[in-house]
This record gives sequence, structure tokens and C-alpha cells, in this order.
Amino acid sequence: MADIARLAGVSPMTVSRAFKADSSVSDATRDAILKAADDLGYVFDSTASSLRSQRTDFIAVTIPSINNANFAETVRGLSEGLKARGLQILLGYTDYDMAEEERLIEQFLRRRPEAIVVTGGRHTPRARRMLQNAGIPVIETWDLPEDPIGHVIGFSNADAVRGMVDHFVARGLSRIAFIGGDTTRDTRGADRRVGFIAAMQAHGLDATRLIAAGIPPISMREGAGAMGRLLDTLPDTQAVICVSDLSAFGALTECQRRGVDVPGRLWIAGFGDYEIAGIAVPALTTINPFPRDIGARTADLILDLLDGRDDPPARIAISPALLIRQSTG
Amino acid sequence: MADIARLAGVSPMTVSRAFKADSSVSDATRDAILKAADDLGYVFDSTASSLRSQRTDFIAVTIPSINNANFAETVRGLSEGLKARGLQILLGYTDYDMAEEERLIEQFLRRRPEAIVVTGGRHTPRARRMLQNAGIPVIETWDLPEDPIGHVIGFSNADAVRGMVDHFVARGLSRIAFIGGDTTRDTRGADRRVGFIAAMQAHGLDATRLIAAGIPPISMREGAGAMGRLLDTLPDTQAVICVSDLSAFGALTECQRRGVDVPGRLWIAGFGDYEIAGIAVPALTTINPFPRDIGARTADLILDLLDGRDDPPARIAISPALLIRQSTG
DNA sequence: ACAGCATATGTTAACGATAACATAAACAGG
DNA sequence: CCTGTTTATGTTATCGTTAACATATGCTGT
Repeated sequence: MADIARLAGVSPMTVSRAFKADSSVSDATRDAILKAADDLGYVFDSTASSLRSQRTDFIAVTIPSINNANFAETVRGLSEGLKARGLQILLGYTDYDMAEEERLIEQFLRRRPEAIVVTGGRHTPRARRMLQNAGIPVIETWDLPEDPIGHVIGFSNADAVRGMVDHFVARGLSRIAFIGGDTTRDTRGADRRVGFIAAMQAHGLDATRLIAAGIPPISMREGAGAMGRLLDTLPDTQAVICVSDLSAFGALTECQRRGVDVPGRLWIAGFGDYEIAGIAVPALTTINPFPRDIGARTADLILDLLDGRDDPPARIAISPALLIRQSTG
Repeated sequence: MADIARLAGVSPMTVSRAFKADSSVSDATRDAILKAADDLGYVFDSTASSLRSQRTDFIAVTIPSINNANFAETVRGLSEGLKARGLQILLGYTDYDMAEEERLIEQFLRRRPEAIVVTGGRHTPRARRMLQNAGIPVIETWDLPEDPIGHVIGFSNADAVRGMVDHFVARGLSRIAFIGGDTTRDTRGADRRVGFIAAMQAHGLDATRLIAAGIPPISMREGAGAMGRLLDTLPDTQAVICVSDLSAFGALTECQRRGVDVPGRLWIAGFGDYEIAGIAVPALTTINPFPRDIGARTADLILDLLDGRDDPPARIAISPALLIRQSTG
């Protein structure tokens, strides 16, 4: 900036001002400065700016996996909402591992983000402590814990699956299975299984048709493998709820390979309303948790908090929608 | 750090050293410092560190879409390879828009990354200029231009599709169609179409069975719509190559809905070897461009360049693999 | 026992921007 | 025409860390 200042015949401070849209610099001066900057091939240094102004314009975001259309949609909603304000997302993925999440949070906080968004309501004790003491807005998503660290925007995974079970029972089914991961690494997946078991028990039904499909996240292939095992061991099963649409689709293909009619002999449902659920033949019954909205509302919340506007509620509930399609009757 | 130094009875410089793994600080001093830091709830400030040391440990990465399993795999490969060195990815997506890419590159360069990775070999003139003058390693991926800005790791999209056409022709087919986007927004998709046309013409075949499926990226649904139009207007088509597995799967579902036998009456092939290609019934013939490898080798290249190790080649070619599956004969 | 070197720590200044305050010039209203 | 205010610009110090250099202490080999 000093070089530009010299070339344009002004002080460095005026150069600094010329780069800010709102500050008071005469048009002639600004033009001269921008021209000089261009001639010199100057590139603004955000690092220095951040240090002095104590504003990085980073929003830290951690998601379990970068390879997941649902989380991707949430990130899209978020970055769309933040872009206008010049806030940049610092994205990291945890691989569904809380220890990795802790490491990531620690790294991110060193970068002094304006706010931090994490996925889920469960974290290591140290991660919780770091978030609590971070002194910036903390938003949890994709879950709806009773006592969020700061704010939470999400839904109860257990309740969502419960609604699906209720629907199946109301339609007269009783022998319902659940395909999910075989650990609690994916806490949202684990919550869905908990919801399944609770709902089945509430109806006085057998809640033990649980197929462990592998280490989360469950792929299409693992869904297919789990369906194979289900058909082999519990052939009288009437319906299967899968932890995600991807595993549900895998399960569906296994039925196709074995000539098992869906929904004629077996119903299949997924979770997430991925594109494949709507276009598969038959189309898959699923639950839409509105991932884009989660991101968009998170962005709004962050802007409100940064501006100190009113006092937003600590818990914002998103209502997932049950989508009944051809795969279930 | 000054507070910690006071509490631990050392100088701030020693505190700074205590946070670096390799620097010479006695064990006793380091313990005292880390304890003091912990007691004070200190969080290291990377911004200040970056400014002074002129090292941000950021690697800027732009991809067309965050919601794409192939690019996600490349990012995974990249971040896996960079993690050990403490390099953090600054990820942004362009929405397949070169103007947006330009904006993103400009923003990213202000953050002073150690290197920048972009997708594709085509950029706006200003983006090119910025990259050329950035003074850091520039790596283009997912393409193989003759004259990369800095380095390139990728493959020729046109050649890959050409190989597939050759295979179909060798199998005796001649009426082959291509389903792709209806603009050149997705330059890789456009290159694939170019490869299709060139290959068909090289065989003396009609290269006009081109179905425009919508604005890239083409979804499963758009693939289905395009297949519908193809079946309506060119019912004697023997095979369809789709710009991606997702559109190919959509096309397959349309055939299923219409009772068109695949591969009996029509062959379908995709691109990308997404998981769905392998598990769909019938499994889809496709091309695997090894997205993970692209990322992993990009990471290796970056480390080599940052360390000034030897002089890596400017162009590194990845050889995509043609995977023949049930959907084509 | 002492030069020579490695190890542990301290001092000073600087990275590149801008917040905070100061000032000169232009402008408005009575 | 003068005071009060707005607009355009300048000056100074600083954000929190670390590079570069300096120094003290301990250790090695002869």
C-alpha cells in the first residue's frame, strides 16, 4: 500500500480507504489509487487486515463428510446467505469422527472465525469446552439437543423416524426392520435407530429386526449387503426403514437382483430425500429434512447474531416432511 | 502470549517457541508454558502468526460444485495428502460459472494461500492473469490443457469418451446418441461432447444424435427427461452415452418406466464411475477418471513444489479406465 | 582447564494493514 | 461574513506473532 500511496501521491491510509466501498474518498483520488494498484499488480492482504481490524470474515463450518448431498446442500444454503456480506466459509469434514471434529475445531478457532457451525449436538468434552469459550456464535445443526452450546437449528432424527414407523403401523404393518450402521459413529444415524426402536416398542411391536450394515456412513453397496442378510434371515419382514436413501436404494437393487417385488412383497423407505429417492423405480418413500433450509436459516441466524439484532431463540426447529412414494404401497 | 510469558516467568519468544514442535525449549519450560496457556484459556492466533511468518498454511481449492461425489473425492485425496503437513484447504465452489470462479480466485489470493488448485483448464482472461502473477504454485485439474498456467494433473475428457465410442463401434453399433448439457458452462461436459462428435465422425458415423438435457450440471431427472425425448424422436438409437453417471442413471430409470429393455433394446453408458453406476440394475458402463488419485497426486505435487524438491513435470496425465458393465451388452 | 560448540533463552523490530484521532478545505445557514 | 458541520485526507500507534540476531549456560574433547 505504501508503494501505491507514493505512486498516487497520497498517504497509505487513503489507499486503505480507497479499497473499502463505503469510506470517504473522492472519486478522482480513488480512481488514481485503483489505477496505481493495478499497475503495480497489487493484491490486497487480508491477513494483515484481519490482524489489525480483528475481523477475519471467516465462518468456520464442520460437516461429517464432504461427499454427501445433504450436507452439501446445507453448506450451499449457508454460503449463499453469507456471500452478500463478504463472509467466507472455512469448511472442514470430520469423517464422522468426534476426535477428528475436536482437532478441526481447535484448528479453526485459531483462525479466529466470526462464528462456527458444527453438525450435530454431540461432541467431545474438550470440543464442547472450546466452543463454549470461543467467544463467538456457535451454531449446532442437523440435531435438536435440549441444551445447545449456543444455538441450534435442526430437527429430532428420532422423532422423524418415529413418524415413519407410525405411518407404517397405521397402514397395518407390524414386522418392520431397520438397516443402519453398526456403531454410533454417525450420531444422527444412531438417533434414527433409537427413534425406530422407541416407536416400535410404543406400538408393542418387535423392535429387534436391526441389521448392522457396516461402519457409517452406509454406502449403497452396504445397504444392498444388509438387505441380502435381511432376506436370508428374516424373510417374513414386511417393511425396511434404512438410515439413508443411499442405503435404501442399495437395498432396493438387491431386491431387484433377487426378484423380490418392492413394494409388492416388501416395502422400503429411506431418509434424506436425496435425488435418487425421487427418481428410482419404484420411487423411494423418505423423509425430507430440508437441508438447504437448515443452511439458509443458519446464515440468517449468524447475520442476526453478528449484527446484535434482537435476541434470536436458542433452538430453531425444522420440521422434516414424510414423503410417501411407490416403494411403500 | 505476553500474559502466558509473565505467568510462566519467561519471555514471549519462549512462549512462541514452546508452541512449535521442533524448536529448542527445555521440557520443564515447555510444560510450564503449556500449563499457563491452558489456565488462561489461551488460543493461538494464526492470523498474527501468518502475517509475521508470511505463511498461512492455506491451500486454496476451487471446484465447480460442492455437491458432486467426484469432486468431493478429489478434495478428499487432496486434504488427506496435505493434512500431515498442517496445510488447510480453503474450499470454494464456482457453480460451473467462470465469472464466479474469477471472483473466488481473487478473494482466495487475498488470503495468501501457499498454492492454488483450480478445476479445469479454461478460465476468464483476468483469472488467468491473476493466477499467473500469484507467485505461488498453480495446479489445474480434471483436464489436460497443452499449456497449463503452472501445472496440471488430469486427463482429456474428449479422449476418454472417444475410447468409449470406439468400443461401441467395435461391438458393431452405429446409431449412438449423446446426452449432455445444452451450454458449454460445464467445460468438461462440453469436452466430452466434442470427443463424442470427433469419434463418431472419425468412424464415418452420424454424430448428430445430441440431446440437450438442460443447464449443466445435468441431474438424474434431466437425464430421464432427455432419454424420454430421445426415445420419442430417435427410437432407433442403439446406444446412449451420457455426460455423467447421474444423468445416465436418470436415463435408465426412464427406460424402466417405459418398459424399454436395457441393454436388450438400448445400451446406456455414463461417465465418472459414481457408486450408483456399479450398483444400479443393470450396472452402468462408465469411465473411471480416478478422482481420488487426482487429488492425491495434486497433494504430492504441491508438497514437492513447496519444498522445492526436484522439478516436477508441468503435465501429469491420469489414464481414465473404461468399465464395461451390464448396461452395454 | 580451556577453546569450541550446542542448547536454551532473551531483545528488538517488523509483517501489512487500519482504528483512532487530528486537521484542512469546502459548504451550509443565519 | 462568520460559526458549525461535513467531507477528504493525514499521522501515529498497534493488532499478536516470530525472524533475526544476541547472549548465557552447559557440555565436549584434548
